[in-house]
Amino acid sequence: MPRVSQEQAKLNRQRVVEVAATLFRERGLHGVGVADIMASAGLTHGGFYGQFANKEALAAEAFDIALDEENRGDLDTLVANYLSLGHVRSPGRGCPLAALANDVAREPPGSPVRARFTRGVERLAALLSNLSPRASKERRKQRSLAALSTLVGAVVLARAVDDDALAEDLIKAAQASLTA
Amino acid sequence: MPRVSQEQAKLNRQRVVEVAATLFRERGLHGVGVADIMASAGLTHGGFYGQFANKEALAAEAFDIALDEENRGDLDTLVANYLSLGHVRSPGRGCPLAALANDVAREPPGSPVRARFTRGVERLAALLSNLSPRASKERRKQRSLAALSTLVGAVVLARAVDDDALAEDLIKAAQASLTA
DNA sequence: ATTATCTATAGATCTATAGATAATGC
DNA sequence: ATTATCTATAGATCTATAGATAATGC
Repeated sequence: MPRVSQEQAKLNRQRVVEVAATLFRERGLHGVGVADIMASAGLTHGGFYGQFANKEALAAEAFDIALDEENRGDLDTLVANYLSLGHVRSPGRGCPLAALANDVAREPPGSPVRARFTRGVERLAALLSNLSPRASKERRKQRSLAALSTLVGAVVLARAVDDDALAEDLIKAAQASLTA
Repeated sequence: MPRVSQEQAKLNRQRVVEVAATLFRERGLHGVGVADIMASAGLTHGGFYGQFANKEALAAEAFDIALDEENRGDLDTLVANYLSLGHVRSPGRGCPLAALANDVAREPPGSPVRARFTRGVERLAALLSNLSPRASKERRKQRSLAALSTLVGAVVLARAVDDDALAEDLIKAAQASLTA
């Protein structure tokens, strides 16, 4: 019922995107509804369509801000944070590639989130290419893609497993593999 | 309307599980409904609950048969098949770990599919431990878990990416990483 | 007057169940 | 008579839209 200022509306819109970025990563692109997201942002369902074209457009924006949260700090802390039990336990604040890879793979080709996902892979791979600073450009790209696969695979498996010790083993094994 | 023999009913039940194993891997645990699965098996919705307790029980059975299809042949062909564009393009016939990791991670702890997933990780890791036959037992387990993470990560990323060349680069990079 | 938000609802879709139907197998 | 399968439906839930409400900002 209350109408707020344009300034406040912009803040509300931003909060919707942030809440969505968390909920999508936690529950998947189809595991949370627009009404859920709006309620979590303290708004009601109907207001959504004044701010966003549809759920897909929100998902694309949410993916972007989740990705932007990721590349801060240097390479070593990135890898250390990625391969941590904190990251495994908090998908809502973690890497959207690890949280949503299966979901995005089921989206149709050309979908907005697929494009974002692709850029995310390229961006993270570029950051990881400094893991082998002395190799050729070609070789560095290859190494960085393999390293990214190991990072994502370890986190994705550790989250799905029903055994904390095995989850920790997966993380530690990936650490050892990348620092070898 | 037609009632079939017990023998035929058993075959029908098995077909439901096989169809489910494919559809779950393609569309995710919540991306396909019981009615869809039954229709794909040539049966109607209502008949489902005479054969299965509920959708969750079917998912657990489907996960098991998907996993059983996986360990046939030797280690090298397993890895070669895993890291192939055919595997990337056909999740419905591929590894259930790669196809359903995100979905399973969102299931509650103690859920039947989580237990199956955990056994699947252990089983595949055991197969992969022969990648480093000369290392200590401890080290072999560590290597095999890292190798499994690389396999799963590469396939999962290759499927989500919107760029065939990048998908192929991810697969090739993982191959190079594992045969180094 | 404009518009951010809310209420209410249409139209799909999903899991699960109850009861009917009709062929099997004692 | 038993039971595998089908029809029909209850009860949730989800995306999207239409129209009402009320505060902002010209």
